Amino acid sequence: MNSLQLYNTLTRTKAIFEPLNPPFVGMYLCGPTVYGYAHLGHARPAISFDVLFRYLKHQGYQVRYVRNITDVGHLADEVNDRGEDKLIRQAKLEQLEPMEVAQRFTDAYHIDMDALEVLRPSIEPRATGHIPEQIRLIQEILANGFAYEAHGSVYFNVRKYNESYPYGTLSGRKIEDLMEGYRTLEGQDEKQSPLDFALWKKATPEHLMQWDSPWGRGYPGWHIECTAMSTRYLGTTFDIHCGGLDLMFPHHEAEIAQANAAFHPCEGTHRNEARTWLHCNLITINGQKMGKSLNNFITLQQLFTGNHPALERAYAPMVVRFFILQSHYRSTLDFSNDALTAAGKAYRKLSDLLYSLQQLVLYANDVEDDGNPVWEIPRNLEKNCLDSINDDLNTAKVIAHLFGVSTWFNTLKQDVKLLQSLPGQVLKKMVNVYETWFQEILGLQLIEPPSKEILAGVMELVISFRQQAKLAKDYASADKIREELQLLNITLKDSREGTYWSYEPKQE
RNA sequence: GGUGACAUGGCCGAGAGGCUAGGCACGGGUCUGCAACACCCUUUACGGGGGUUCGAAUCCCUCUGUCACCUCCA
Repeated sequence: MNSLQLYNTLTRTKAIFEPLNPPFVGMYLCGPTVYGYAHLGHARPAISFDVLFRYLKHQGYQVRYVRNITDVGHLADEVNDRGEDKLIRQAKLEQLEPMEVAQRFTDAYHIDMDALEVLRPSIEPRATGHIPEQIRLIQEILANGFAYEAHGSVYFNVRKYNESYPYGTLSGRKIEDLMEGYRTLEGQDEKQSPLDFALWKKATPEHLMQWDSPWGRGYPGWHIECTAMSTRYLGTTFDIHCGGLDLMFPHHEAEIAQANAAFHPCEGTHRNEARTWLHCNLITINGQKMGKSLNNFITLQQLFTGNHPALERAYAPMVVRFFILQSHYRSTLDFSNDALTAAGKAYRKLSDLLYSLQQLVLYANDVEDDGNPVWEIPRNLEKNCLDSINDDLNTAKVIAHLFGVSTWFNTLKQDVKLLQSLPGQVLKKMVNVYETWFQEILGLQLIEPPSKEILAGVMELVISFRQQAKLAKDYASADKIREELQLLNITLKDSREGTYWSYEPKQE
């Protein structure tokens, strides 16, 4: 497979990816609503589409990757809760400004994503920073006749829209089917139809976040922000829109409707906002979706620290990343301690493999391609990885290919003669291919070198061995330890209370 | 009720008409002062029942089970 194929939710088929304006690629991912800490579920789209971002860049595209921050909360519970905003609810609970809540969880999100080696997007727009854009978009939709105003709120007219464009193409829904589901609901007096959704909501005086608009003071609806921000930075039709499966309906469906109604009102053919729509599946826990509303989620911080009753131990961020990449993004992925532990061991194996390769290549000879069939190994690895990622981002298969060379290499490592007989450039090629796929594209990093805590533990151990030598009157060994450490700029200081150590780099 | 998925060996998970995916775990062995690592061997699966085919885990029908969406959710 020579070129990237992606499964487009719109067409339900895989198709070769062709950018609208090569070498430029625009991609958008619906980012987090920042009213709580990110959980394992948030990691999935961030990581899956991070790999896409990395791969597109690797292929030489100039990618503008927009991932928004939703800091005007969506409505918490429209029917029962008088439409209280999630962020506002959280702010009231904690006696904070809504923006304080948003800031705190945005920062936390960044910390978690950085730990997972998720690259920062090209643009990370905030919904509250794009209120004028959202208002303008609503005005367009109103002017084109696809929305109506009611008591200071504005609603999208789904039935009207459906006369010009098929509504529900992304999620495979028909308006009649949807109506059946709504029959039981009541209230919603302002809406002409229960299918309609708010573009702008009138704010009550107590509402903490509100803005002036042509329709009075209020706040934007639940779907308009993404249409406003994606089209602002990527154009009215762009390449790739991604998100979690649970956003497909109604969020993405609404986005498409809004974009068509605002930008392509007379065309009859709908542009769908983005040409390719990608959806990653959900992470389940005991076969059930992990979600805030179900209250069965595990935050990333809990995962990293092991501080959760469902966790048998802590899992490093790279283990979490590896765990997610070991399945295909469109499959459900079931969380369990066993699965995470297995992923951790597998990740360590690959990490060790790359580390040894990097060490060994330092001693490689300069023999170039000499027709030795061993050259096929790195070449095949590269080709296989490429074929797999091109097949709708099959990272699971890429990982399998990386494992494919482990036996060959580990055997080689233990056989000096065989190693010396090898053209050295093969190893260099191997390192190059491995680094490209493991680090650059999958975004997996090597297991971290020893930290400060480890050094402290090791020093304690060394000092205790020296103490034993002194007690045994083996002063030669004791002095040797002190002298050798001094060569590493570590000074041992004996005192009545015990031995201390300090590190002082020598001034050259 | 409507819509859409999915069921793969002890576990996790790719694959999608013929060719061992892979990882983890288990058992046996080599190496090793012990351990770890590594290597070798072993274990061969596609929910049930029909059908299409020379051949099906892969296509079709059917049954069973699980899940998701239809309301905020990554």
